[in-house]
Amino acid sequence: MTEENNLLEEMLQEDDSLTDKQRKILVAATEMFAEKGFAATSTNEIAKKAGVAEGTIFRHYKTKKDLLLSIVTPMMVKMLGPIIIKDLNKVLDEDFEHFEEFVRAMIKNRQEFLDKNLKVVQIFLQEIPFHPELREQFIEHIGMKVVNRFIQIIEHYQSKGQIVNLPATTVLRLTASSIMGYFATKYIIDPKWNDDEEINQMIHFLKKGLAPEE
Amino acid sequence: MTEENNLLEEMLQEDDSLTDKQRKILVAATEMFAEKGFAATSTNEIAKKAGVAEGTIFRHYKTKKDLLLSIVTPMMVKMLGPIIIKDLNKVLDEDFEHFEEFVRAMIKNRQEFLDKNLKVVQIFLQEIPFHPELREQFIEHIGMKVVNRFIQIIEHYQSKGQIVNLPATTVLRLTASSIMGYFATKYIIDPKWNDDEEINQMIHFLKKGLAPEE
Amino acid sequence: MTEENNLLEEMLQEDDSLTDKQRKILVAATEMFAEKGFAATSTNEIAKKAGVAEGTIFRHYKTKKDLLLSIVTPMMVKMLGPIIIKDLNKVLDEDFEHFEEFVRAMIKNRQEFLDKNLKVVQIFLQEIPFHPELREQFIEHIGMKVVNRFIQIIEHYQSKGQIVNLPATTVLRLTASSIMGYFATKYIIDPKWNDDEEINQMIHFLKKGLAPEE
Amino acid sequence: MTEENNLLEEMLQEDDSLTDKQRKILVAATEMFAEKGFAATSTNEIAKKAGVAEGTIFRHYKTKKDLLLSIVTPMMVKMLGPIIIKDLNKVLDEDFEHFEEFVRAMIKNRQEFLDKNLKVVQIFLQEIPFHPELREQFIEHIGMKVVNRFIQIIEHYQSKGQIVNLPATTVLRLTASSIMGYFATKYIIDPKWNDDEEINQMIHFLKKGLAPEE
DNA sequence: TATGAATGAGTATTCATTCAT
DNA sequence: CATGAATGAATACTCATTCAT
Repeated sequence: MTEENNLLEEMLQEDDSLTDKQRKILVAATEMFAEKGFAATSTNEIAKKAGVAEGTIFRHYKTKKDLLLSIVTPMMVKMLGPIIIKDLNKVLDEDFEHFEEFVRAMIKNRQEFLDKNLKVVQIFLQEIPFHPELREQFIEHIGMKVVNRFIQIIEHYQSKGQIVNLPATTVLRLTASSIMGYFATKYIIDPKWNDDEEINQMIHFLKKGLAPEE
Repeated sequence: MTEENNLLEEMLQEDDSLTDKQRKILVAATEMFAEKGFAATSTNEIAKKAGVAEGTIFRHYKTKKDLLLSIVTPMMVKMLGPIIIKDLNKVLDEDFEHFEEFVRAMIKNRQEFLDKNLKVVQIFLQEIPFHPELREQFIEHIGMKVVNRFIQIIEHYQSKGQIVNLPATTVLRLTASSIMGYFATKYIIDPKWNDDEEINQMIHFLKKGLAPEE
Repeated sequence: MTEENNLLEEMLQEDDSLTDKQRKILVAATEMFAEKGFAATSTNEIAKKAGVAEGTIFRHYKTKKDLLLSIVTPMMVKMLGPIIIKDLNKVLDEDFEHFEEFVRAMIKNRQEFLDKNLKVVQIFLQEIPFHPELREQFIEHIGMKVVNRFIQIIEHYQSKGQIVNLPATTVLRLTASSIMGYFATKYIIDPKWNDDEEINQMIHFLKKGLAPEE
Repeated sequence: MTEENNLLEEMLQEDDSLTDKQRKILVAATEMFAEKGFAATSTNEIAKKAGVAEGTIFRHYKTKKDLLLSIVTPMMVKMLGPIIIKDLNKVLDEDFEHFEEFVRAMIKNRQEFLDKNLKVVQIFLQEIPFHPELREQFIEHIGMKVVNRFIQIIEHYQSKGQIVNLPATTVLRLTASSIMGYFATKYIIDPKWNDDEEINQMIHFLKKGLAPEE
């Protein structure tokens, strides 16, 4: 577990304003929320697992929901950087001459992200149906911005004649579905399974499916 | 709401062993579980919404979880019929000469299923991470059987030279990802939105992406 | 179990006003009350064990406590007969010339009674601390009458110079303690254990302990 | 009530780890369990009587049964000391030259114990039929050890030729029955009644009844 | 900062009892 | 006579949160 949540760990170590107990609380809560869900996890359990008094949790997080947000929000903020700034610039700087290469890079990048943050992503996906704040936060921090960047990128490759001239949102959806479908299968069946051949076939499939019409 | 859960309604009306109160309980519980999640819904709320004494719930369903399963299990059982028996036979009877037509039929069929059972499907997806029984039930009732039928169908079209000769599971994954990606976008953005053009593009994309290699 | 509660069985068969279901209820209730206690036994359990609808219990017994009394009261009534009428007369008719013989007969008689009615006696002893009615019933039906008869008997043997001239209540207490202590040990350790030698020693002990002072 | 449960009071005051509220809970529970029985006493009632929130009970005692054991177990542990260590040594140190004196001391000692712990003893006797744990605890803490000590003592007096050469267990049973029969009568009729004459007669009866055969 | 005792509202579940069929 | 669905009060127990230390 420790090796997985590197981003959480990172956040915990970087942030000097956090007490030791606070760190323990966040780690314990992440583990439990991922496993049993937010509603089914009691603050008592978290306190026990963190080796901390129950009151200590509420000294740092006004409510249980606060604790949830303290875990999930930083993840969303940190998701932005890599995607938007680094990757987009790379593309525009012609690091990726072909759409194909860009897709491959995206897969690798998201793969790494998932490997490091599986639990927090899991919590996010499990809880989003029940917490409007999460949805709003997601839309605010990620939603539009990211979609817009991707659209720019797709239009970039379309203008180079590398991919079909469908609406960029459609292309985005088709591409994202394939990638996320791959991740879903992978993490449901076996998170450690890593089939390069499968990725190659997916990219080939996307390339063919999205090839410009003659 | 009433118009949506036709399968549930059907089940409620067909089953003579159900009391009137029991029907009301199932309807109320479905609504609440979908909205707030299983763990965050109290039996008290359900009883109130159903216009029933709290004790009445427990006369019919030994535990709250029992109630959940009574809602979700029939859905899974009833999902089998349409998919496996009808559709498979149609394919083999050459009702669908081309893979393309089969995919289109599948989309329509699942679309109708979703339209009718949105809430129960929603409950199922939301709760599956927290209830191993649900997963097991799903695997037992649907999992392997359905996958195997689809593989047969895919191999059928492969042998006719209509689609590329990748492993059938890979083809299945790519196709399913696209379709589910479409549904996901649709139901997140607006369940009533129905873009035939979008579907056409998806099918075209699949056709191109899965075309046999020359 | 059936062989034990002969008195209950007898009552069940003799009483024509009882329905079959009623008989089943009484048997089931006796079993459960003896095992788990009155307060910890639910009418639901009794109904299930009796193979009867829960409502049926309340058709015959207005309340759960009514059911308890229906089991315990007849036992008390039937306890009277043997002790008072038969045994007392036997003594006065000089059937038992010596106190010793009378004690031996009493032990045998109570032994048989216990063997036949263990469960109902058990219920009675377990519940008497919590139900004033039981106590009152006991005092009314048994208490004074029985004590008085025994006192007469004791005075009879005292007047014959067979036993010491202590107050009759004291003699009664000492004798009864020994007998009940024997039964208690026996039923706690092993109800089937039957040690004639032990009984002989007890009677010898009583004889010596209660011998007239020289 | 306060004056009676001295052993409980003692325990409550000695144990610094107990909260004030905890003490109140134990006192209230003891009172109610003795009066109405364990199963018929609700935690709600206990909380009210103790002037405490219901939740407070469960912070200290995981279950209602836990609370019962917390009351009864210390009594059993504390019963050991007086009986085994003190009394046995006294006998062997010839403090009691005659069996008669030993019996008299035992009666006095148990009398005091009962006077101080009537309620807890009452709870114990009332609940033992329904809680196997109580029985096991009793056997483990008291049962064999105490019986064995008594047997040693009895054999000690037998070897001095003071009492009859019956099996020690038989002598023990006869003696204990008489003493317990006395206590039972006393506490049923009037716990404050204290008849020295009655005790004298009982001891005399035991002496005669257990005198060595000539 | 951290504790952990205390709380009262809330939880799922059980109960004895009623009543229409 | 018998049923079993229905009830609402009660049950043991849990919860997130507060607060004095």
